[in-house]
Amino acid sequence: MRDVAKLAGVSHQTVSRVINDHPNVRAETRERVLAAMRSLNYRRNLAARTLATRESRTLGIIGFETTLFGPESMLYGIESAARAAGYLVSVATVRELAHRPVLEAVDRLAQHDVDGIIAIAPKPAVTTALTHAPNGLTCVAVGGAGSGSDPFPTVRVDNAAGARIATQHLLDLGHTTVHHAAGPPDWPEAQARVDGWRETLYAAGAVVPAIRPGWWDAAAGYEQGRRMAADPQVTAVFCANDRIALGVLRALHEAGRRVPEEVSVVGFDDMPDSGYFLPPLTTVHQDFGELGRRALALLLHHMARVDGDAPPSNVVVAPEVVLRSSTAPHRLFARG
Amino acid sequence: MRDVAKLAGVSHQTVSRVINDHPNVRAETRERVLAAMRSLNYRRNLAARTLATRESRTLGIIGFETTLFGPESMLYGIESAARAAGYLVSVATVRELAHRPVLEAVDRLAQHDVDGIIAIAPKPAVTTALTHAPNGLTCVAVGGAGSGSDPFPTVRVDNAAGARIATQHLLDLGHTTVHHAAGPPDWPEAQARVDGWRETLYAAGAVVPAIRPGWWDAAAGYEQGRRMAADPQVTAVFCANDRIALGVLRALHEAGRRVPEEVSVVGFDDMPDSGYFLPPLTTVHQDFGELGRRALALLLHHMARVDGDAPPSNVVVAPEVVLRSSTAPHRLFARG
DNA sequence: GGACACGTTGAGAACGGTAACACTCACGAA
DNA sequence: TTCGTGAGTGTTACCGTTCTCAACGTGTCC
Repeated sequence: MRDVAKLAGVSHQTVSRVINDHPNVRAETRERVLAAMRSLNYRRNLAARTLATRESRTLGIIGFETTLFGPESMLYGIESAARAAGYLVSVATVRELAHRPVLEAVDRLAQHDVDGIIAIAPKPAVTTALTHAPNGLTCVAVGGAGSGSDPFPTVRVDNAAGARIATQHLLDLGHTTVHHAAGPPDWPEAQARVDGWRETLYAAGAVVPAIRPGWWDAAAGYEQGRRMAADPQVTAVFCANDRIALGVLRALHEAGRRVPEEVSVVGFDDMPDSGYFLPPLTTVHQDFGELGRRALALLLHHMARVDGDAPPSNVVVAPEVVLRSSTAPHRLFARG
Repeated sequence: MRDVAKLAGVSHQTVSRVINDHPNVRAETRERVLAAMRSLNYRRNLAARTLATRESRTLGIIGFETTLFGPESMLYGIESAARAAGYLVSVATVRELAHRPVLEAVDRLAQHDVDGIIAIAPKPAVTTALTHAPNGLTCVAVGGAGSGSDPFPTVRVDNAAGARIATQHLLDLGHTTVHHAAGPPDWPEAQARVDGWRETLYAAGAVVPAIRPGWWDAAAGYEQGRRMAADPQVTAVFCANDRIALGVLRALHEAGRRVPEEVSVVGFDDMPDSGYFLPPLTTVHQDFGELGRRALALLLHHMARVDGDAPPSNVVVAPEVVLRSSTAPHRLFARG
């Protein structure tokens, strides 16, 4: 910077003003400085800037160290939006969604002077840990069920609504009731899907079958699918996500129960290849990229208003059902 | 830091020495400083340190803004290894694997003073762009085919070997030849798989069927699968990845060609749920987590030896075939 | 014509560390 | 005794920005 100042025949302060678009610089001077910057290929040193301003133009993301589809796709949404806003994104992953690892992740990010944090927070342990973030560090949580009483801004998909439309879709096809291949019971998102499913059955006066929770993967879905395949009463299954649905489809196939002729199956997520399952999966679409962008927008918004204690806003994104070939009218219904 | 020094009754320099584990500090003094640090809850300011040392303890990753399975899983491997080594990881994604976007990504990371870069570089454009990285910025490329003449260290899976074992596996089952559902032609990894497949057929004296390249997803696989399903000569298909295999499986199923009884199918990647396809997919396993860890180790290694111009090492990881239910002996072979 | 506001610029002090060097002191060898 | 040596510590400069404040025109108003 000193060299630029010398070449342009001004003080380093004036150079700084040009860099930061200060209004009070004569057009001609600005031009001279810009020319000098170009000719010296000058690049402002961010570390020095951070030291002086306590602002690093870096954002932190706390992620979960597992290849779940959602979290991964969000990263891109967040990163490209952050780039557009002039921020770099740093990632800290936790091996386990517990209090202590999350605190450590926050700490790691804070040490590197991030200006704000987006935490992928599918479980409450993450949110509570975030409460202990250093003062002045803005946090946004994305995911989870959203109790409405969260201490900070939140972005999430309306899981219950997604479950409702999925279940209702199956009821509308004439199925007397809908079984549910549930996700892990200690994940609020899984619980919200259970709730939406159950509500819809209640409202329709349908029997509510028992659920046996599992994990988010195809192996768990396969287990559940085997049980369901053995029960001839089962004609419609709503799965907590697409991977579970994949396992359910395999189990049904192995048991000789045809989808969708005998059993209808609906998933959740709409992963890129769900349209190529056997049969192509009807599912509830979540726009994770959009979720990431919204989370970033919310974070920047809250970072900006340092003055007022604006109430933590909560953004809820509505999912929608994608119709493919894994659902069909109930056989009795069709006949009758 | 000044406060700590005052409280401990030493100079700030001594505090600095304690932080950096300098040997020449009396044990008692060190203890006093540590106590002061604890009582003041002191945290060293990384921006200041970066400014003084030009070392940020941050690593950059250049990724591809698309939900391809491999790149995503690597991120976790890299991040957790980086954490163990005391580094934070920053991510810069590119929308397109072209020269310019990659240069911009490098630039963004350089501006934030990263100490080194791992680039997920499946296409040569990335590697060549990396050549223009600022001097002194160590880069490691992971992925691609590895020409052996790369200007910097490289980590990759031996794609040709993977293709060979997959193809050989099918030949060993008695198939007279093996068809290939290829990936994008301008991706060296896809090309290496083509090469491995072709070599193996040559060596066995088998006919080499024509290939029609596509993209990496199930939709492309479905297209290719439809063509193959229509050709009764096709009894064995080696797919460039699991997602393509998923599309091929669907196409074969729709055409009424049973897998594996009539047609055998092999994938590549071994995604988490490939074992739950219909039928469970025999595939070539790539350990992406390991790949990420290796890339990081290589990067740190090259960052350390600033002195000598060590030749760029190239790490090649061997893939292995995972046998499941999508392959079976050729029907004629079995009969005869 | 002098007081005053305002646009423009510069000098110097932060910001919080590390690097280089000087200094003190105890110890052992010449 | 005298000097060199090395461990332990303090002093000062420096990393590259931004911030604060003062200074300098220049035009405007009374």
